[in-house]
Amino acid sequence: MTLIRLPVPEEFSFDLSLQFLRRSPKELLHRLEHDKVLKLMQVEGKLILFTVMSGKGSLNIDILQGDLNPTGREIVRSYVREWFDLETDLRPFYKLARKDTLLRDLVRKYRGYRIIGQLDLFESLIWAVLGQQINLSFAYSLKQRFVEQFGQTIEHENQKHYLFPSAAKVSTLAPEQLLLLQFSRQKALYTIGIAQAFVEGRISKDKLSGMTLQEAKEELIRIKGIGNWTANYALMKTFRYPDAFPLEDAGLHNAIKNLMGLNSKPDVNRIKKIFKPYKGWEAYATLYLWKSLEDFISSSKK
DNA sequence: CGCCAGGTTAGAG
DNA sequence: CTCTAACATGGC
Repeated sequence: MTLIRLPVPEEFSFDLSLQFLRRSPKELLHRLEHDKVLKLMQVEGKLILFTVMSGKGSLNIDILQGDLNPTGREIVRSYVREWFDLETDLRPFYKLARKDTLLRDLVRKYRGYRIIGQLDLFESLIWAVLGQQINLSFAYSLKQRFVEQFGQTIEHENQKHYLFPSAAKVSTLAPEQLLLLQFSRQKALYTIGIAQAFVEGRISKDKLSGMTLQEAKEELIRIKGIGNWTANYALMKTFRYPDAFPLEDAGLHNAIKNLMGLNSKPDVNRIKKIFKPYKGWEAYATLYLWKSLEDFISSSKK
């Protein structure tokens, strides 16, 4: 049994992180148990199953299955640190938000909420494509079938744990195999095309790392199926650019509409104006605006 | 003939 | 450069 401790910043909420990870019961890429999360990942070619739970001023990682040498342990440690966004100092953002009526209450209510990463670029792009133009619930259904059908699995204590399907595997699929899962033809072609772009080395996380936001965005948008929204989403969740955010996102528009009591969705110029004070922190402003959607749904149901 | 969803593309104007 | 139809189906 291997235990790794990871110190956490003051402005960090493990509960809010778990809440996010609990968002859909159809999620197969991690499993939630009481107050901890189990995740399967590939480390130096080996499958490693670990848990993350909260400790005193730390996150504690426990390796449940798989052998790790010191290098491997370090890979898992930095993976979790990045996954839970422990590197970011949120204080400058909170300082800005306290001056803004739109976000003031939200950052107080959800203090310590951070961007849960999607560190695998391939996964991030495919997930964004699946979510294009459909409701989240259906997007999760598509993802569930996709992962069940094409992802690698292991069994641990009678439960299955899944890896996201590899680009190599997906690149060999015929569109019809995805149509069976209720992908639209368009989504099926995008999915396979993106996988082929990875296999052929036209795109990779390494290749984009170190680029400026603008450069990386342009690289991503070259790939069919990836537009501005998807590129920004990936740059936000995978590369953690704090200033990347999907300006045209429908959820974001609804959040602003609700919070400001507008009759219709805000236009692009209004959104740009709203984000102006958050230069360099747009991703976090977006995160908290998305979070506000839950409040609105639950209050409108009452 | 119900409208909108965490959009993107190709093609027209 | 901007605008629009087509895409496919679930959720409310």
